[in-house]
Amino acid sequence: MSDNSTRDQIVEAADRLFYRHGFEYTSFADIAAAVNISRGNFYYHFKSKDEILAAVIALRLANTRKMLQQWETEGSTPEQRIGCFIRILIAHRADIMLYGCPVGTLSAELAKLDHVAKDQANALFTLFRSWLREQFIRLGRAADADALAMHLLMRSQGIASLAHAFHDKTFVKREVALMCDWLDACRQNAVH
Amino acid sequence: MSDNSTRDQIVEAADRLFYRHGFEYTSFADIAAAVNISRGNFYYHFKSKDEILAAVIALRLANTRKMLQQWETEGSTPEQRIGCFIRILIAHRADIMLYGCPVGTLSAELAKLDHVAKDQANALFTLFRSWLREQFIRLGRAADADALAMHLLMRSQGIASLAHAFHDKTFVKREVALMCDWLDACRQNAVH
DNA sequence: GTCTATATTTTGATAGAC
DNA sequence: GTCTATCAAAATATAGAC
Repeated sequence: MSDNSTRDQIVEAADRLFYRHGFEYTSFADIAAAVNISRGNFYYHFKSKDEILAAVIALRLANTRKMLQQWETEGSTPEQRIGCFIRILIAHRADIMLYGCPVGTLSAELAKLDHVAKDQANALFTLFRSWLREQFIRLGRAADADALAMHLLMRSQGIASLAHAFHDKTFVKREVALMCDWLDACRQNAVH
Repeated sequence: MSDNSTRDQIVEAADRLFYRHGFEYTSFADIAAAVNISRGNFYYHFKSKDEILAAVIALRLANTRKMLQQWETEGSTPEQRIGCFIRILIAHRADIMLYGCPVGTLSAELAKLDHVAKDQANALFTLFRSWLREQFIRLGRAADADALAMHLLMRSQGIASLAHAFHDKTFVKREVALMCDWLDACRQNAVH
């Protein structure tokens, strides 16, 4: 998925630029300049801007699936695995304060553009949602697992949104601690 | 602030279009078409796109201040006034599911564009934050009033973000109910 | 105040040489 | 596979008539 072919370099540069500056604002010239190729060469690899967006989303989906699989092996209990999800807010806090959540900001932008790829972008949300739901089922909260998954997603989106607006590291740490408390209360209410 | 002058019609149309389709994607032609004036006439009222963005943000700030003042008279207790804030998610849920939160989506977009008006857009967030903080102080939670205000803002942003992505009315209602429960617990822990 | 016409730049996209 | 040259359309913005 990420050798050094020109095509992959384009996708990775577009991924970074779409995250940092948004899809609409990023031009072919910007991407071409980042990869150090001509705009003409660009069209050998991708026929349109929509095509490269599709490739970027596919890359993000693949990377997310890989990350979720890694969390499955990292954590031996559901709460440990959910803890991995919560901690990405800490691990990526520098980027989140600068550019927001890559999932949420792309989803919001494509929805406003009414872009054909908006459902693909939302599939990223669904990936996390399904994975979290599965963890809550294993935690003994089968009855409301999806609601709990959505609650956790909601909090991570809210934290990313305000961290982006206010650039407040302390706020992120405090809210992450509250999420951990909430998860702990979830576990204690579980049906075993 | 909103008579029927052409200038005000432009600002109101731009406000609506920036919310629905984003600032970057909305062109002068779009705004001019919405108001039924020529693009040339447009420049009599505003010298640049940045100037109309500033006017739109100023309008939103003024409208928000008015709304907050109205909540002050509507609710006789701090929890009732905070309840007004929570209920905007219900009152505006149709628009939120289609276009997201007008504060959060504009703030995120301008931050990505690194636009000169991004601080002005964030002032909208600060307006809510300061008002909510004041309510929590009056509720007897002076020690952590700002943290509670940020927590409430965080949840409303998260709810709007996922409501926008999943278009789920039930989710919004459920999370609003949870916010009300949380507020109730806040009140019971208050120092009177 | 509003219009038409136009300038300028940038965008996404193509053609064809190497 | 990569380049240069170029196109057509759309964007912001200006000039000047009415």
